[in-house]
Amino acid sequence: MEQNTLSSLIWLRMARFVQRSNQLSNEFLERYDMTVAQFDVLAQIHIYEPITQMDLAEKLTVSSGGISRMLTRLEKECLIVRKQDWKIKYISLTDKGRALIQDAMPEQTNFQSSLFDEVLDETEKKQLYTLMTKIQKNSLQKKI
Amino acid sequence: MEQNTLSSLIWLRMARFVQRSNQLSNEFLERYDMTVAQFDVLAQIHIYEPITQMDLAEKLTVSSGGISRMLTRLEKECLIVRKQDWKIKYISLTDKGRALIQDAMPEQTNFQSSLFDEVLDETEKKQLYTLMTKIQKNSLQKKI
DNA sequence: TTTATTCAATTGACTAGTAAACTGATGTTA
DNA sequence: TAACATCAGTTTACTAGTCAATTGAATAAA
Repeated sequence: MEQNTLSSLIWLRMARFVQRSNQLSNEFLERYDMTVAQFDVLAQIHIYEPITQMDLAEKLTVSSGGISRMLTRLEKECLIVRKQDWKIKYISLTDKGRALIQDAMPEQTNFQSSLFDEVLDETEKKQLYTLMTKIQKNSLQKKI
Repeated sequence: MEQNTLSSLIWLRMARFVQRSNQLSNEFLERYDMTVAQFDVLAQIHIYEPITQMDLAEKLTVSSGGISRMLTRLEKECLIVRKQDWKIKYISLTDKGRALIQDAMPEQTNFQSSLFDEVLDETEKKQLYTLMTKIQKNSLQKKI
């Protein structure tokens, strides 16, 4: 018992950090009347629009059911539109959605960055980015 | 726009990695008829029992409402007990809960570790642990 | 031309979290 | 002793995700 390998300690710290940073982001984004999940979706659409629901789900590491629900919410608030072409729906931002994300993006990016900038120097951040790239890529191709 | 600072790229990779690793853990833990959230709670109780709900919530970075629900579920499945003393409830594992977590722990820890062990060497893991410790500590004391 | 197949998207039933309002024992004060 | 304050825990109403079953448009086959 007490299998406190270095790896499992890293896992725990990372899981708690992400959870905590999502709580903080949600609190921060209240001023834009948005959650961090909604911000994340709008930001991806902003980069890749027009994009299919399937592709969006994959970029967000979310199921097709999950993306469907989320887009229904965002559509109801007139932040995005779904245009059906053949049997695929293409997602784009509305003017309102584009204005919102362009407004929120710099501040939210700043906030996210502060979580790292406050405690890491430039070299450490490069190190961390390299390490994260390796483990994230590995996790995407891993199967049970 | 396109504020792709190094820090915000790290944030994105970390968020996606944690999400993906939770999906994989849930799939893995199906064999024990458990979710990764339940595993996490049982593992913390195993280390700290007897522990109050408040303390448990803090260790798991979860709200008091969240821990209340989760413990109700685990109690219904006879994995934990709550003993009221004064106005505080102390949580402990039942024999069934202890058996389950002791059974699942080595395999789950192994699985978690493989996410890092497969792509990082010992030095890189030490680096990553040091960096994660810094940023997690910072996130816990950060306020909006 | 009708039937079957495919596959993106949706829906139903679930877990897991949040904030905010409420409950209920235990102390404190008038 | 009766009213009030405190504070852990619970509950309500919500967001956000999962899997599995279903829907529906387009294409292929009989």
